[in-house]
Amino acid sequence: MTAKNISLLDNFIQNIIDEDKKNKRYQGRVHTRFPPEPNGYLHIGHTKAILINYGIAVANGGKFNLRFDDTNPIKEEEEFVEAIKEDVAWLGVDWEDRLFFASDYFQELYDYAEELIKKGKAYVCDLTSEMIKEYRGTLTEPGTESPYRNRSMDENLQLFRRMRAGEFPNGSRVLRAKIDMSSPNMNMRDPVIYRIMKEPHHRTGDEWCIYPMYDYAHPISDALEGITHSLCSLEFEDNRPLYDWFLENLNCPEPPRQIEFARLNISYTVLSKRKLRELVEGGYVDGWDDPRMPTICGLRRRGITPEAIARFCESIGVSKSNSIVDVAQLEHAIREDLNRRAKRIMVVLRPLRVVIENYPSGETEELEIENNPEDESMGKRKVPFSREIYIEQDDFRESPPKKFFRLTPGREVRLKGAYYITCNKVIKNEKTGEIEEVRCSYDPETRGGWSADGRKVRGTLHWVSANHAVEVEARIYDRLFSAENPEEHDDFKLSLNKDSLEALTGCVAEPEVKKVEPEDRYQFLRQGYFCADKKDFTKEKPVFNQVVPLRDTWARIKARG
RNA sequence: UGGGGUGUCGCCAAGCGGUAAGGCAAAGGACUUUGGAUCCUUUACGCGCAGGUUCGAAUCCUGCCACCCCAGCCA
Repeated sequence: MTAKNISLLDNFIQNIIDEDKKNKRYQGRVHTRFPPEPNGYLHIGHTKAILINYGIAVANGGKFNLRFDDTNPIKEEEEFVEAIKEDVAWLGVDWEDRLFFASDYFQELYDYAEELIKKGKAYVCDLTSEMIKEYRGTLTEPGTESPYRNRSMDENLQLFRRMRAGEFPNGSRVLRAKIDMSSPNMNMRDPVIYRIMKEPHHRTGDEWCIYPMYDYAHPISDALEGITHSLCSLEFEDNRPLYDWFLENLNCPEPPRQIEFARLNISYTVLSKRKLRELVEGGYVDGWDDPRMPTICGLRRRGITPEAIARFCESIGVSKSNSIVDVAQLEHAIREDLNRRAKRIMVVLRPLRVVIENYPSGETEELEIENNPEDESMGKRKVPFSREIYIEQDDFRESPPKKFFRLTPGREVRLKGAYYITCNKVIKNEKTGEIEEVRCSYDPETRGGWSADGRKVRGTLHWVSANHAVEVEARIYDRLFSAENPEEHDDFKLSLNKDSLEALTGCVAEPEVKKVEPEDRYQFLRQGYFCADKKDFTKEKPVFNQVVPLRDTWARIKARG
């Protein structure tokens, strides 16, 4: 599963495309685009849009463009275009040589505006923004026409050229489409299409002092690139009549068709640029790529693969109903992916010392353990075993609850790939009563974790030889918010989960960990999937991020009591 | 009170007049050198509500109801 073979053949958009192909509309061509505004980082919501656009193009033998919607110089920065390109490429999406910018079309856009003026379809309006707002009317009352609405074509043209020449101050005049001030659709009440902004643009510098609005630039950019199906989110449904209006009035051969679908929401997180920015700027997280962030760079740093993201997007479908997808569905896609591809390694997160009393001290033997039981081709590795080992604190209970299958006094359990051991004694701190060490004996006949007499053991534990242990840090993440839908609260930050990060230092890993490189992913046996941190991991101080824990049936039994 | 949308299992989501797919979650069981994975099994007599058309309706008609979006010189 990669972005390239994502299966998006069964949704309402594909149905529309099938119909268009049957009718030979657009000569059977399919050409989509993803039009981000370079004013922030991409998140998993954008990923859905990217993959739908790209997936639809690929599935139909069509083309896909990446186009930056950079029509507002005061909000946009070059830094973001580079970051967005990197994120989109990382997803496995290939725009080939079709990287565009709305700003590439500033001249054409300007020329089309003159065309509109000449056709009497646009006029220069001198109303202030406050007045324009007043004249627009309300949802239930029609607007009133601007006193400048009926200027002559010549006057409009002169004025517009002077706007372009920089003769007027910011905000003093705008170019408006002449449509219908009494339309029930607010977008059709003579929308502004050009505004004066004496601001340098990240690509065109100070070449322009007037900039087109989205509603005007978008349909034309689509048409200029030969886009056939312009996919966008639901809130643009009311803009579609305007999208069509520009293209109808502008001599466009076969106008692209705008189709809207519901954007992605996921439980226990927020997916809006503004709110994510607030988290970063307020120091609630460690940056845009904090592993708890739903940003693409955050997901990447967390250790989620592009394939898992693609699988997830495929699984949620495409529709027009507003919905919140359960984060468990994302986690499922991640586990499904990593189970297949991640090597297993043993790491004890919260170590408890175990001394195997009948094992010769000073001796070490190497045991062979498979790297991934799901995939024999991933081979085996050697793991050292000796008299003193560490096991997980949770894997020992002095007085075990019901259905506890792990180590407990007098019980025999298996050490993964090693031996059966039986607990003989518990050593506690005299003052605190805390368990400090457990004394066991092993059965030399069970080497490899198997016994010839066929005797059964219920529990299998992961372990690390004390003398060979490598210290590592493991960062355990929980959901960023404790509310299922943080957005429905007055201040979404109030539902931030204070325990979303727990940094575990003093974890111990088997020596295999020395081979790990940043961004490598492993299953820490019996615990979860972990990814070597892209930024903080070093050979000297290995740092891992928990991608997602393994499903934990025992935890559920325990929780149920 | 205007306009545009959406309402099918706890969460997504097919369905396009012929008698409710699938995934996630949940529950039970099998198997297991990860209480992981895998494999079985269970979960909508009903499709927002109320009428109507039809031999037959989630699908067509009428009327309600709920929720989302729109009054930036943002996108």
